[in-house]
Amino acid sequence: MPSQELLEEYSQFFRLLSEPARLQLLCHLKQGPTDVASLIEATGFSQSHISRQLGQLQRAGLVRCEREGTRTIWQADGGLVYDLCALVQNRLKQRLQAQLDQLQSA
Amino acid sequence: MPSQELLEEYSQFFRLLSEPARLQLLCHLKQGPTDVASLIEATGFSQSHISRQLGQLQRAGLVRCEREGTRTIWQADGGLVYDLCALVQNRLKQRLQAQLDQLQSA
DNA sequence: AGGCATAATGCGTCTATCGTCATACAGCAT
DNA sequence: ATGCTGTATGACGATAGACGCATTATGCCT
Repeated sequence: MPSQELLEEYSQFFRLLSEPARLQLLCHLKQGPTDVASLIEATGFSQSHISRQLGQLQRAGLVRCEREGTRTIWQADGGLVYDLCALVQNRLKQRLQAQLDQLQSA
Repeated sequence: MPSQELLEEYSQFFRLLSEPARLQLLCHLKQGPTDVASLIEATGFSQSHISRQLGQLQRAGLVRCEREGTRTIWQADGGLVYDLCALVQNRLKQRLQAQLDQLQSA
């Protein structure tokens, strides 16, 4: 039985991934290092919003950035998120397949 | 690049795990099938709260229940959550270890 | 049927977080 | 120094969701 604090840590981490906006940013960054202007362009979010979300992801160690003059280039840090998403995707597929099978046999 | 809808699905799933209360329930259920009274006893949450959280988990297919008269016995359905938690735990360990190393070398 | 257990749901409150606007900050030009 | 560009942050309204209380529904008993 994990401690209360550990559960808190887990939940905080999962909370980071519970926002489509952040997942979307992570997906874009998976393509390679990107500057903020491109992220704004790609997502349609406001500059301040993106800055905040990237800040959260950075504090969690999921992304990191390097300054290039006034620009900031962001990139994903580690592939854990994609592994997690892959697992969840598998689950989704299984569930949908199961529903499908049930319809077939009915 | 995953579609908007898929990202939405992912985030909804992760949101389920973003609440310590639900993780706690899942952990208790991992020990084996349990009735609601025990969950109330173990967590201190109100009956209505537990009922709602279990409902959410059930709709996501993470738990299932069987009626025994008026009682309801709940159990975890699949080990995905524990796999996910294990991955996150690994990550936590690595991050802490890295911080430790940095302190050592300083 | 009525009474007694347990589980589910309507409703209200409260807190947290999203997302925007406006503003402040940092670094590069001339 | 003064613009100019790009980024971070304070303030705020809006919304979502946790959590409890009170109530209702459901199933067992005699």
